[in-house]
Parts: sequence; C-alpha cells; structure tokens
Amino acid sequence: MAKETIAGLARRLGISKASVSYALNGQPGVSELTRRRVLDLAEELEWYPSSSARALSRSRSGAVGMVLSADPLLIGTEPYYMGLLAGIETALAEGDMALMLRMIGKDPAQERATYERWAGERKVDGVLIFDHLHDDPRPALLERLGLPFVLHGATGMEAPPAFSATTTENAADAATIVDHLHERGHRRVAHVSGPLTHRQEEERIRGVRKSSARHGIDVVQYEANYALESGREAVVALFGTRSAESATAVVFGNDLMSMGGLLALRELGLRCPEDVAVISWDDSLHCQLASPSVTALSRNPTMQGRVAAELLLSLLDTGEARVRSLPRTELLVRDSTAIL
Amino acid sequence: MAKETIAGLARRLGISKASVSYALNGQPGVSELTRRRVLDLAEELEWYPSSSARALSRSRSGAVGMVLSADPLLIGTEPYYMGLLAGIETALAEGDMALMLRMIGKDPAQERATYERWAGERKVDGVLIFDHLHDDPRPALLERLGLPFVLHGATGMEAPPAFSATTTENAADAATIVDHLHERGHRRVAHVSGPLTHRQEEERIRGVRKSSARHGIDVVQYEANYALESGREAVVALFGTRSAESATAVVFGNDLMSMGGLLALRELGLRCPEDVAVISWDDSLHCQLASPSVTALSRNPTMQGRVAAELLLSLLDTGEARVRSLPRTELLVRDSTAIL
DNA sequence: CTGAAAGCGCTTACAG
DNA sequence: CTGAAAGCGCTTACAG
Repeated sequence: MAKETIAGLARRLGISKASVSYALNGQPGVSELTRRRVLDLAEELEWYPSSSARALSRSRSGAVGMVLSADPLLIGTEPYYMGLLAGIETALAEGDMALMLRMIGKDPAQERATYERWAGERKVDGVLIFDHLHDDPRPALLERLGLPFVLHGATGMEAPPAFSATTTENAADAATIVDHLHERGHRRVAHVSGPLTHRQEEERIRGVRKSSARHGIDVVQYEANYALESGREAVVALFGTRSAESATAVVFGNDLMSMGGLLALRELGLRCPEDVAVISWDDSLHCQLASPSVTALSRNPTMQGRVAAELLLSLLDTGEARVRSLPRTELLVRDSTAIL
Repeated sequence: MAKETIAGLARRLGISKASVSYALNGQPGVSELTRRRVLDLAEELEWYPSSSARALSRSRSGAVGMVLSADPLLIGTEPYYMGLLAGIETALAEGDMALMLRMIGKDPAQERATYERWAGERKVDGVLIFDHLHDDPRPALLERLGLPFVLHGATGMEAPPAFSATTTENAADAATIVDHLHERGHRRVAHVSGPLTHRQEEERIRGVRKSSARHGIDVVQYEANYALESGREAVVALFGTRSAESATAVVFGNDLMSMGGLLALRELGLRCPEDVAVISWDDSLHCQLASPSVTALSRNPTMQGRVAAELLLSLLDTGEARVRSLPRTELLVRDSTAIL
C-alpha cells in the first residue's frame, strides 16, 4: 500500500486538506463532527502525519539533542548518566519530543561540531548540556547558534545565569557529608575531587572547607578525574606513606573513584571503615555492592533528568529562560562509615 | 541573521539551486570549480542543509530508532546495554545517521506503539531490536509496517532468518564456560538462566547440558529473570538447604544475577570460590570489582553494537537482508573460579 | 466552518 | 555542465 497522506484522507472524507490538518492538531476551524470523522479515519488507517513534512512546515524538528561526551571506556560505567538519561527521555516523551543521542569521546571540538551541525540542519529544537566547566564556551556558542539549551547542574554563578539551568546545592551537600563524618568522630578528612575544570568541584571544595572549619576538621584536598584509576591513585598518594596526620576518612567525588579508592586501601592493607572511612558523592549499584558497602549521597539522577528535560520543554514552549534548583539529595548511610 | 537556504547560496554564486544541491551531495552535474565554490561558501557561512527539507524530499529521515525496554530500576544498572549503545551510536555516526532513543517500561504494548508511530510518521528509516523472544511478534509487525530492522542476537532459528540479524554462538559460549568449570574440577553445576521467554536462554541451556554431558557433569537448571534479586533468590533456593549433592559451581546468565548470587552465598555462610565457584555470562565492571572478582564471559558489547548498526546501515543502503554472527567472546578468568 | 493556494527548503528528472 | 519546474507532505494565513 502506498503511504497515505493528508490529501488522501481529505479526498476520502470529501473535505479539504486544511480541515484535516486543523482536525488533527486540535485547532479551531472544523466542526466537532468533522474532527471526529478525521480522527477516526486516521486511527482506522493507522495513519500518522509525516514528521519531516511537519517539521519543515512548522520549522520545528520535534526532537531534542544530547551529547554524551565520555571516554568509550567509561561509557556504561558512569551510572549517574544512565539514570539521568532515563529521566530525560521519559519527560521528553510525555512532552511528545524525541531524543537524539550522540556519544563522543572527550574531544570538546566534537561536541562543538555536533551543536553547529544540529543548529545548521535544524535537526533538533534544543539541547541539554552537562558538566558546567570553567570558562565554558558552550553557552556562548549555543547562544550564537540560536539553539535553545538547558545547562544541567550550573554552579559557581555569582548572579543567576541568563540562560535556563538547573542548579545543585553543592554547599548543602558538602555540609551533609561533613556533618556525617564529624558525627562519626572524624577530625582529619581527605577530599578527592573531580577535575577543577568542572565548576561544581570548586563549589564542593569550598563547601567542604567551610563545613569542616565549622567543626574544626582538617581537610586535605586532592584533585582527581572521576575515573576509577584516579581514585586508586589518590589513595596511594594520600595514604601510601601513612603517618599520624593521615586522614581517617575520604570523600570521593563520585562512585567510580570510591571504588578505586576502596581497592587501593585494600592493597595498602588498610581496613575500611576501621582505618579509613569512605563516602561517595554519588550513589550507584557499585556503592551498594562493594564490601564494605559505601555510604553515598544519592542525587537521584532520574529525577534530575526529569527536571532538566521539563525545563527545556518549557523553554521551547514559552521562550522564557528559567533556573530551577534540583531536588534535595539524600545521604545513604552504609558500612563504609560505620561506627566501630 | 535569517536562516540561509540553498536558494540564498545559489543567488550569491549566480547559479541555480540544482547546481548547489548537486555540489553539496557529491553528485555529477557540476564542474569541479563550481563544486568548490559552493562547498567553500557553505563552510564560510557555517551553513548546513535543512534536515527536514532533505528528509521530506528524499523520503528518508536520516535517523535510526532504538527502544530500550527495561525496568526503570534496572536502567543504568545493565552495563551490557550501555556498551551496546555506545557501539551502535559510533557506527551510526560514521554512516551519518542519527540515533533516536526511546526508553520504556517492560510493557510490550508500548514498544509496539512506538514502532507503529515511528513508521507512520516516517520518523526513522529503520530500527534495532533486542532480546529475541519466543513467538516474538516484532519481526512480523515491523515487516507489516514496512520498517527495516535488524534483530540483534537472534537465536533458536532452525533455518537462517528471513530478515537481517546478528546471531550469537550460544553453544560455543556454553562450551567455553563448562570446559572451564570442568578443568577447575567441578562435577556438579547449577545454571541460573534468564527467563525462558528469551530464546537465547533455551539455546544456552541446551548448550550447557550438552557440554556437561560430554564431561559427565551434573547440571541443575534454575530459571531467574536477570535482576540482581533473582540471582539472590536462585542461590537461596539452590543452596539454602545444602546437601552432599549440591552444586560446587554456579553459572549466572548475566552480571547482575552473579552479584545477587554472591551476596546470597555470603549470607548463607558459603565461601566463594572455596565452597561454590561463580561464573557470569556477561562481564562488566561489577564482575571486576566484586570480591572475589567474578570470572566472566566477555561478549564485548561495544563491538557487538557496532556490528548490529553496520548491518542496519547496509540494509538501508542496499535493501538486502543479511545475517552476521557476532565476534567471538572471551573468558576472563578471575578469582571466583580460582583453583584452591 | 470550509477551500484554494502559497510556503517550508530541499531533490531530481527533464530540457537545453 | 546548467536552469526552470515539479514534487516531497504538511501548515497556515486568506478569502469566502
């Protein structure tokens, strides 16, 4: 059977193409009777309007883009992003928007090229971007390209940003973590952060310092890069030559580094939590399954994804940029910070 | 600035729209000089042809669809799919195709509805489907919808399927696993499979039985459902009341069940590998991080995704259905099957 | 409430 | 090698 079109439906029903279109799109301009007849026929024929014709005439693609930039090796091991993706897709589908996904390596030029192309081809109506960087070039780029966007997890802005964004309460999260460690009796803490090119890490560091100062806790900072291996290296650097001043607890910036750290502690013959307690700034199945299981701050990535996607939908709808702070996080206390 | 179009480029260069189009698409019909001038101008203006206009006139969307159907809870914990996704996306991008992703619950009606809609709207040129089921309705549905597809991981076909598919060597994989256990001295083995609605599980079960018979190994089957919890339940059922006839090794159908199994063994006071060895039919970071680390059959999901995507690209290109068997798997021997 | 027509921005025979 | 024109299948003022 040849593909049915709006003209075919119109002919069958003895009405004009315009009426069919109005009926389908819930617009005024057709009687209720006509509308019903159109809708019924469409359903009977299992017919849907062509998305490309619609996109062309509406100048809207009906899709939203998302570039996942990660090491091929890391992809699929970063549970946070997968939860985020699920939340985003669900919210987009409810708003009748499709999700276009691109996976690239850590080369920023590729991400940039993807946006340029998407904007030029009018392939997507907007994009979601992640990992707010220092001197992040993407907001200006997207602005210039005229591609609406939401920055998920904006941080370190003095004033509220001029664009749509979700923001994280990094200072509050830091307080949650440090308070917990203080309560467990720790007075010397190491903080293994992600790369400082990520603005959120600065904010977290400031938060950890401030909360620690309040409790009279000493803090050692160590900059790592979110990879499992870097968590391991951090622990070797921090505890390889152990002294009386060594920390009694480590805060890791994500779950993978926590796992690497745990491995390294074992290799060094240090017990967790007896010698060194561990706490992760991201929860995941890894934290649950590790032995000992790892106390973690759950950021609820699926919910976060939903919030970010809804913000983008509303931006596309109204053109109005908004900032929304993300739902509160929750500390899941497990064995790695057990009281002895 | 208003959006540039092919007509604009033509005017600037003093040539016709057709020439611009031919030049852009590498088609004959323009001189090399003209082609260069067009390409240079497009680059200078950062201009790309509108994807929806192109899609409409070519009757091709330039996108491929993929429905990930999984429990919201499981999403992001199934490392296999994430690796697969990465491989697929990379191969599609090389073929200049976009990936449209839809995530749904375990409701088969939703998957079906998505395909109907995609086909009707001409939103995607083809789809990739996974998890070959018993009496799988999808091949017939997609055939009827005229939506080209590749079934990833087809199994249990007497004759080669009439559609494009990748096939797994389940029998060979079973032999790899059983041979390894035999070599480690096991003579009573339990096999915790995924749900038998998945055709691959039947083939795996047959393979495990056959290889075991050859070695004189006793096999107990247990049907579970790929979830972590079901692996735990399996172990409780199999080893809760331990007897002299209990198995000395367990094969789990995926990595999550292996993790659940490991937890349950610990709860029952059974040591791994001393009392019970464990081997997983899928590798992942979980297997590496577990203690003991878990021996696993690595299926190389990223490579598999690439193969599946290439098959779909070639189907869309030539219209010719082909069957390709997936690259060989590799057994990664770790501590959970160590010799004592 | 309905119909004829232009327009969205490409591609592609067809005639020169 | 180049140009004028039709067509892809919708949406949307505009006139009735």
